[in-house]
Amino acid sequence: MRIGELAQKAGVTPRTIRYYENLGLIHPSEREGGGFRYYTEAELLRLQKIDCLKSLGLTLEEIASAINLYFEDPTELKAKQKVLTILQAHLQETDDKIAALAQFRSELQTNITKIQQCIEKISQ
Amino acid sequence: MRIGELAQKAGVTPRTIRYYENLGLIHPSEREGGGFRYYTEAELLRLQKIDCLKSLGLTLEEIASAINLYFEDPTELKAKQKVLTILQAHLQETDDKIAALAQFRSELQTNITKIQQCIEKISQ
DNA sequence: GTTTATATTAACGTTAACGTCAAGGTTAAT
DNA sequence: ATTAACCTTGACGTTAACGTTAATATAAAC
Repeated sequence: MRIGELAQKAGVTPRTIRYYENLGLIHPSEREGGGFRYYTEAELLRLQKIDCLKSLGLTLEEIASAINLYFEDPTELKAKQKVLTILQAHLQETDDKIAALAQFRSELQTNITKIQQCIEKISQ
Repeated sequence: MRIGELAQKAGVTPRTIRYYENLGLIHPSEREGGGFRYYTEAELLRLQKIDCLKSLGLTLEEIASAINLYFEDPTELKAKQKVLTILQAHLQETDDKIAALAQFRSELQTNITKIQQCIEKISQ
C-alpha cells in the first residue's frame, strides 16, 4: 500500500509518516519506479506501536530510541525495560515541575497580596 | 546616552532593547543624524519597571499592555490594578497546570506499575 | 585623518511535532 | 489520451525572548 492508505489506516496524515521517516522511526518497505513509498502490514504495526508509546507520553526522540527493541525480541522484555526507564525519568521530571509550580504559585500569592494591600493604601 | 550605555545600566543587552522597541515596550527619546538611538533616564526607569514586571512573571506582551499605566498616573493605581488582574489569571493558570501535572503523574505511576508487572511476568 | 569602539538593519537559530502550501511527477480509470 | 486522484520534495509557519553572526555606517579619540 502507499502512504495515503497507510496513513488512513493508522489515523495519521501522510505528512506525519514522512516526518517520522525523517526521524528514523519508520521506513517504507520498498521504494521503486516512480519514487512512491510502499508499505506493508508491518509498518502499520509499527505506527500503532508509535501511537501507543506517544500515549504513554514519550517524545518522538525517546520512541526512536526504544521502538526497534519491540521488533527484535518476541518477549519485548528489553523494550519494556527501556520504556520503564524512560517513564521513571518522566516521573521525576513531573515531580520537579510540580514542585517548581508550587513554588511559583506561592510567590504569586505573595505578590498578589502585596499589590492588593498597596491598592488599598492608595484607594484610602 | 546611546543604546550600549543604557543597556549596561539596565543590565540587559542592546539586542534586548531593540527587541523591546519592536514590541512597543520602549522608544528612544531621540533619533537624529546618523540614525543612533538616544535615551534619557526616563528610559532607564522604564527598563527597570519592565524588569520588575518580568520578575513578577508577566510576559512581554502583558507588560506591553500595562507599562504605560505606570507613567500616566503618579499613584500608579490603574497600573497596579491591571497587574493584579494579570497575576490572578496566572494564579488560575498555575493551578490548572498543577492539576494537569498531578493527573499526568497519576497516569504515569499507573503505567509504570503495569510495565513492572509485565516485566516480572516475562522474567519468571 | 585614521583607528577603535560602537552603532545600524537584516536575518538565521533556538523546541516539538507536525500543518499547509507550491510546483511538479505518477498511477489508475475512463 | 486525458483526467482525477494521489504522490514527490522543499520550504515556510507555528511560541517566546532574545543570541549570534554579518555587512556596513557613525562617532570619539588620538
